[in-house]
Order: sequence, then structure tokens, then C-alpha cells
Amino acid sequence: MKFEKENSAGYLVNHTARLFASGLQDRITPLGITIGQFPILLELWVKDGVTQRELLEKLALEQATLANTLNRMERDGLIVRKKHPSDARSQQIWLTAEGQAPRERAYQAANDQNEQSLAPLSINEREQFMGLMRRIISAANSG
Amino acid sequence: MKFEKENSAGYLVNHTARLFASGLQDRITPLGITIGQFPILLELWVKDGVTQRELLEKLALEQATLANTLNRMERDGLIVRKKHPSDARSQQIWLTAEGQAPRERAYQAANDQNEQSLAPLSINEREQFMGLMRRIISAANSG
DNA sequence: TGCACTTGAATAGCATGCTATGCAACGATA
DNA sequence: TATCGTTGCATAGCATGCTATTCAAGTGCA
Repeated sequence: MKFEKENSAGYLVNHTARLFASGLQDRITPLGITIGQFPILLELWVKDGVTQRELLEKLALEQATLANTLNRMERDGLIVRKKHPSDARSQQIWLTAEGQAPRERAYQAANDQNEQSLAPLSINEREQFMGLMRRIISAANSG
Repeated sequence: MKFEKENSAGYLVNHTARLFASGLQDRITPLGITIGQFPILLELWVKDGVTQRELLEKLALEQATLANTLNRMERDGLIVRKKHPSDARSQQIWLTAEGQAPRERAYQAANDQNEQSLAPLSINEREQFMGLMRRIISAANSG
């Protein structure tokens, strides 16, 4: 059997993802945040004061990955965990001022990075690209 | 500013890459190999006895990442490092029998995973998807 | 020849992500 | 109420990938 990585979707998507990630990391390092924290911050910027479980439901991550990243975010002063009023097992996760601050610049950084990486594609092709990925993700979740 | 991760190519490509990776990992774990070792094995199956530098030129990885993964491959008995005949700084990297053995099943596993993940797409759409990624990668390397 | 520069590779240290496991708190039910 | 299964979360341990650093060996040139 033959196998060519340049003709393997898995290989290509891994490589592409690393390009996006390293580009975004470069852009957000000055904001004091990291790519792993990014999707979590996106949710907290919409609504904080939630439990880890509520956060987890909105993220495509394992529970342990989330817990570890939240630990680093707490260490870095982006969030605080406060006692949950009615369930001693959970805590509410709140953004600090430092966690709130980079919001607009982070949105801009992500948009800029997407723009840069997608530069070789037309507007239609960008939509195609994202549409194809949404279908792959959706099929994986339902299959 | 607004930002929706479902409309962010970077977010989608990261998620998609993790789906491919975890699916492939499940398939190749029984072969005694891992996803990080996979691209390296692909090159060594074409030609072994090469130096780390020669290998690195064919891979989209940093030198330190390659060195670390080679360490684990040596630990796992997939490769051996032998003295280079004319340059004491480098070593030749050779596959062991255990490194050779899983080749055909690994190709099959990767093809099967690609097939499974791409199942929701038509043949044309699969080519489109890969073509778009090749252009993104190519632009990133030249820009 | 000797010294400086370059090259090949290893290592340290970190973030991200995973599985597996442990554990305390909760809740339902006998 | 006591017990037992469930839930929420933390931790251990690992692979992958990165940057930065170190170091020995090779190379080139005064």
C-alpha cells in the first residue's frame, strides 16, 4: 500500500492547525494569555460566575484538560474560584480585571490571524473551508 | 467587537485536527505506535539510515520536538541510533524490526481514519478541502 | 596551526491535551 | 437515617509540540 502525507487530510489538518495556533499565540502573548486559555476566555467573556461543569458543556475539551487550564489561569491571575452557594463540590469561576481586560484585543488578534492565514483564499473559499470543517465535526459528534 | 468561535477558521481547524488525531491514535495504539511518531515513521519507511537533520528537513517540526520523539521511539524499540561514519556529531537512525513491522497496517489505519472523518464529504469536497489546506500551508511557508 | 563561527543534537522547562484514578459531596432509596 | 450510586472536580502520568540553551564536533580563515 502507498501513503502520501500530502494527500492525507489528517496530516494536512494537523499541520494547518499548528500554523493557526502558533500565529495566534504570537499575537496574544503580549496580552498575557495563551491559546489554551483562549476558548475558555471566550466563554467567560460571554458569561462568568459559572461552574466548571457548565463551562465544560460549551467546550470541546475533556474535564481534566479544563481543570488544568483553569489552574494555570488562576495562577496567572485571570480568574478566581469562589465558593458555590449551594453545592460544596463546585466553585463559581469569575474573571478578574486582568481576565476581562484583553477581550477586545484578543478578538482582534484572532480575527487578524484568521485573516492572515486565510489570505490565499477567496471569500467564497473561506466559507467553503469552514463549512467543510463544520460538517466533519458535526458528523464526528453524531456518528 | 464580536467573535464567534464557530465562525473562526482557527478554532474549527484546531477542533478538526483533534478529531482526526484521536481517531488515528485509537487505530494505531494496537500497533504499538503513536500519532507523534507517525510522520517520522512515514519518512523512515521510505528511507532510513539518515541523520536527524536529514529527517528534520522532511518534517514540519522543530528540531527539539523531533529529538524528543526519537528518544521515545528508541525507548520503545522502534529505532536504533548508530554511529555516523564521518561525523561524530550525528547518528544514523535505523528502524528496528519492530519499527518496520506496522507499516502496512499503519497506512491502512491512516487511510481508514481519513475515510471515516471525511465520510460526510463527497469526493470532490474532499479534494477541495485538502486543496484549500495545501494553499494555506504553502502561503504560510512562503509569506 | 589556532581561533572563531557554524552545525548537529540533546536537554530543560513549559503549555496543551488525553486517559485513568481518586475523593468528597450530593441525592435517592431502602 | 444509613447506604450506595452519581456527580463535580482534582491529580497523576503521559505524549506532543514549542522556545531557549548548551555543548561538542566540524569548518574556514587569518
